[in-house]
Amino acid sequence: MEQLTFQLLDASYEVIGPEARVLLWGRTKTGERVLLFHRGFRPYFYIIPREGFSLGSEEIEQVKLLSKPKSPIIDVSVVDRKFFGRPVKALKVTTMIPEYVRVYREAAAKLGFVERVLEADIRYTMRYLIDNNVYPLRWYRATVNRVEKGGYRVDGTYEIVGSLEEVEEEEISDPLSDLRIMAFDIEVYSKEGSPDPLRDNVIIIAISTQEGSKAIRLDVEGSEQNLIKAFTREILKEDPDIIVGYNQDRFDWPFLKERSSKLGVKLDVGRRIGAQPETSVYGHVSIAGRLNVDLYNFAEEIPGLTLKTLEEVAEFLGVKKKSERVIIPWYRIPEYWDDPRKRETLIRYALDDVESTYGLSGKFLPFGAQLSTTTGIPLDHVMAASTGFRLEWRLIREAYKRGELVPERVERPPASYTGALVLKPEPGIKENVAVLDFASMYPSIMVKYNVGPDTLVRGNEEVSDDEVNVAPMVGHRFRKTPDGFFKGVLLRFLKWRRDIKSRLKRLKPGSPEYLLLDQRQRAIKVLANAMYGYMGWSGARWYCKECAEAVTAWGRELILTAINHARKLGLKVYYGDTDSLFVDYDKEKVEALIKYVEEEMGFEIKIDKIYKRIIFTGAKKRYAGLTVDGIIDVTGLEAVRGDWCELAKEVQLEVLRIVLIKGSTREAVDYVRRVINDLRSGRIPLEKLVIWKTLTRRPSEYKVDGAHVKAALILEKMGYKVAPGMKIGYVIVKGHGKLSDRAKPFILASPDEVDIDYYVEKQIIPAALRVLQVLGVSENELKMRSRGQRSLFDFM
DNA sequence: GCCTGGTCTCTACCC
DNA sequence: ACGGGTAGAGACCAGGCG
Repeated sequence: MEQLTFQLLDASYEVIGPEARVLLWGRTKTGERVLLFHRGFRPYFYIIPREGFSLGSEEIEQVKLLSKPKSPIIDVSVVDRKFFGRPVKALKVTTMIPEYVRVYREAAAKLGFVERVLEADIRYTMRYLIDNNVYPLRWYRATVNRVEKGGYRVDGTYEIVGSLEEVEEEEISDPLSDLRIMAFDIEVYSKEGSPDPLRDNVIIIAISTQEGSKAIRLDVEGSEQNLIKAFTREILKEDPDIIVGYNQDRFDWPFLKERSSKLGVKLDVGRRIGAQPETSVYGHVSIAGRLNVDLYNFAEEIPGLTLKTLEEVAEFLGVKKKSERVIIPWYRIPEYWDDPRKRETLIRYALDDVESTYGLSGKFLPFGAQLSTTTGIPLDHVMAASTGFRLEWRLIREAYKRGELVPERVERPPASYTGALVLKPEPGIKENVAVLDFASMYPSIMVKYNVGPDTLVRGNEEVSDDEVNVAPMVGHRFRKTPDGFFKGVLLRFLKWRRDIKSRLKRLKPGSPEYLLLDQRQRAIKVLANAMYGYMGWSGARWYCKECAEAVTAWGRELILTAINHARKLGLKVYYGDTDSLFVDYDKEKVEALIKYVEEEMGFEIKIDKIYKRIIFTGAKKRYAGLTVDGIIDVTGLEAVRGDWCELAKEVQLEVLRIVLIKGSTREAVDYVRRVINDLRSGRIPLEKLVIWKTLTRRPSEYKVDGAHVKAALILEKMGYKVAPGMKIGYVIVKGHGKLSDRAKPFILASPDEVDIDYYVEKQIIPAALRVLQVLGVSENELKMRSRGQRSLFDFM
């Protein structure tokens, strides 16, 4: 027996003979990669009896009778738990093999005394992690015996024979330090249409590690079999803990898998010998003993960046400048490969891509690691999981700690309810405007009024008025005591975050420890802020429409009360959305308003921003302001939308700059006229005219075919695969008929066929006018030529 | 058959 | 595969007109 200290990287399980054993993949402080087997943890689930049935020996016998020899029911016992806050007696049914939980769940549900079956849908590995309070990427000390088990690519295999305890964080340590990370990216030769693994070759596999990057090439390796074997060798040699890529779950791995099986080579890259990458139902690819992380999942969450290509994201995050690298559009890869003079450029492109990917891992993994250690979901899955599931796994852990049973996942139709309040602003320019924000409005409401599925008074239950908080407008009631599950969880999140923030105060901003803790408090904030939306999500285990509805009702009441008080103070309110108020920046009155909200209403509110000048278009959610720091903030307007061409967005931003900084309408009008003139004279590159729109379904599934759908259909006909989620770039070309029939994928279009009139009338002018009409400028004024551009025709 | 206005569909945004 | 509120463009369609 010995003590082994290790960091948990991933967990999985195997069934050996009659039982399952958990596999904990880890690494030690001295850099060994280890595998710990833990036997004896048994899968189980709960049975809740119908009303009027007590749980006695008869019921237990009925359950025991379901037992099958392959995985017998080894225990049925009566336990005390809570369900939606109420004490319940439940039967805990334990078996041997995880797959049998499903078998017994179905059989048990048919028994007469059974009301419902719970927690049968929590997978075995997660069950183990939850019950043992074990989190990925944290450090543990286990009592183990060294065992000799072949078949795994690790430095040591152990059997856990005693305790397994978390090693408390003495100093703040980076969970990613000394982990080996490898990025990879493949290039495929596809002359016509999208790459097809049955037809097309992999020509380059680029890899990148801390040591640098290299390209494995088909021309050097001689055959594709050798290429893939060389790649496999590289992985086994570097032995990465984390493999990162950009969209590799949907492209690189599936392609390599199919290609390998066609070529008869093994893609044996995991830490279990013979294990190939496996695609799960959600499309995530798992590799035994390694964390395969698709960074595209994280890139998708970046706001303010519409085109999420690797190049754009790397540029945006300062990982690699577009100007300092090679960019080859995917449809020109064959051309670069075939031309011996261009081939090295293609190699450089592949290396630039894989280096960008490696660089992105530095940007995304630290936050991902914190999400993993806070939610308990392994890193590879947490990156791919939606916000709702990230929160839900944390809630499941919280429920376990409180003896609360986890509600089953049931399919319900979505049900909508009234949300937030948005004021309609008057069009016009205002000076010195302060934006006040309620701090964490929805979580605060939930805490203050004890909102949650277990505190909600359902139906016509008799509860006296002073025992409940009653939501305005909708009338839903919530017990004031005791603290509900959601309030408890929120308070825990808030305290957790407060503690981190006070630790942060003692650290040097910018130091590794600071950045680490900052990521952790961000991860917790994400969870806290997701609680409201989670309650309104019909797929949630703890779904509670009334709760969500009550929260928004209280929110509307809050902002209305604040507006009324502002007006009472003589403070002009220009605009407001959900939890924000745009008011005249009269220091004393603003301070009085803040004091009122905090002291009389009991909510925190703060000045978020001050605009020197702000322009409201008259529409909700569409305005732009110049902050006191000289920054132009654009909200909702075309300039920040991804579905307008670059030129239109650029024009609008420049118009805003001229109007807000220089205050000159005249100059802005002249500027727009000049751009229109440039466009008509062919001085604008085609790329600035491309319109990008996301395909949200397969082209055939649309009721109404928009331009991007028609463009996608053209691509499809040419053999390109188009799939939901893809952005389609198109331009409008000259011709007759519906606009959508004049959409052409930009990769097929040439500058001379572009319909300039469309861009003038439907892109540049509307974008510019959105701002300028506020200042009284008409469409015709924009269409007139500016001074110095008039020709004889203007006078005729 | 063509024009017009109202409605529906679609996308992307805000908070 | 977390919520509702919103703007705006273009497709679609019914009804009026001649």
